[in-house]
Amino acid sequence: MKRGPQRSLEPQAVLDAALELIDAGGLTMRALAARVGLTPGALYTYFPDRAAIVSALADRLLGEADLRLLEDRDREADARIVAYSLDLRRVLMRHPAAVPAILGAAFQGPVALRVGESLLAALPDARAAYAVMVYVLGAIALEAAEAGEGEVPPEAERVAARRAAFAVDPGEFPRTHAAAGQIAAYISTEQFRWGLERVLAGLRA
Amino acid sequence: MKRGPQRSLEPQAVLDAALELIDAGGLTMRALAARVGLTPGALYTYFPDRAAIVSALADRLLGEADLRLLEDRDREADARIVAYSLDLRRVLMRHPAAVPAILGAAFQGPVALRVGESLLAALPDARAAYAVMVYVLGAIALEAAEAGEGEVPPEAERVAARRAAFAVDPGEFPRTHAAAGQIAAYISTEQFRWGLERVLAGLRA
DNA sequence: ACCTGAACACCGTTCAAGT
DNA sequence: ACCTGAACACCGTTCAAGT
Repeated sequence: MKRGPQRSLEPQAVLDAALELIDAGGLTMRALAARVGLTPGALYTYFPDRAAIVSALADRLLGEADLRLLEDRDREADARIVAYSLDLRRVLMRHPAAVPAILGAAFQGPVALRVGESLLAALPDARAAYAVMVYVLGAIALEAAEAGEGEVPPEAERVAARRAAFAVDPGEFPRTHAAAGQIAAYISTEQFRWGLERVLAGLRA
Repeated sequence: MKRGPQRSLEPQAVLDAALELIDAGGLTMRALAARVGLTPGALYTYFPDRAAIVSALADRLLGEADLRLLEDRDREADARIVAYSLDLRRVLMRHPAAVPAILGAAFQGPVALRVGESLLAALPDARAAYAVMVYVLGAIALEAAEAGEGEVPPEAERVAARRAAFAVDPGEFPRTHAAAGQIAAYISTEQFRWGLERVLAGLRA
């Protein structure tokens, strides 16, 4: 048996609290310490700095999407890519305030490598695989920016709110005005899937 | 003639200084005030808060890309979209540290509306136009995250650095290992253009 | 209206000292 | 090794008072 002082928490418990705080709109070292019952300085025995916490959080969220959807050998490659991307979007849109931090962390953790390897199995042209990553992460980033922090309302509600808020001068922006209904639906699952399928079709051609 | 007290600076001068600070890696109200020769509190007569400065900066940077490239009637629509997107990428990659803030500001300013209207003229299907926006902004966001802050080195140098830094276990990640050379080139202009052309092809099909 | 000086309520990080 | 208490060097924003 080991002796001596022990951590009062697992690093995972610190990350749990960090995710709750980032969702609520303010991840600070002081708030995080208070949440887990420590002094701010004590956090630095768990993680070297705040950026390391954000990186660990990014990898953990990425790991919550179901990778088996991408690896399922019984389905066609593009269908697997679409299914996994939809699941990743579902996971990340539960934590919109964390998305910018995740984009910044640049997906370099251990889980990200596994996802990349599986994506290359489904789409062996590395350039094409990157284009898919760009579309998927770009779409999620734009939606997350729109959602802001806190609880994300149901999709239908968000689209309706966009429709109501979207009013431009028909004289100056005729096409934008005419397309307002479609523009409100940009953040819908249907638009995400349609765009991804079109992107994949272009890359396979 | 108007009388009374006058602003000692134009709001544009404040934004100039703000852009320099964000490029250098730290836009703070205090640093900004010092740069323009004011007290921090005085900035609040120019902009209501820090977020308003970032939004104004986003719209201003968007305005630096040459919209005529998108509107030029003598060229084919897709060629115009590619030319404008390349110019936008060039402008934003001069200020990589500003890109996350710009994504967050969600492109809602007056210039963004004009760009959207012109994009719809070139690509009337609003869903397709949004998919193009997603690809272009997503690609720029991922490249900017990689570049970090400060001066961005020439592209060839950045690709070489990525190639040197990129080493994964060939046993665990065979496809990633085999594609390392291509993965290093993800941030190249050629990859950006190739991906955009494939995306456009898929959307037109 | 514009600006200063000063304050309020915060930050991330470090570090001597304790166990 | 883990943690506290206290400090250091910062933040964004507000506001009475001056011009």
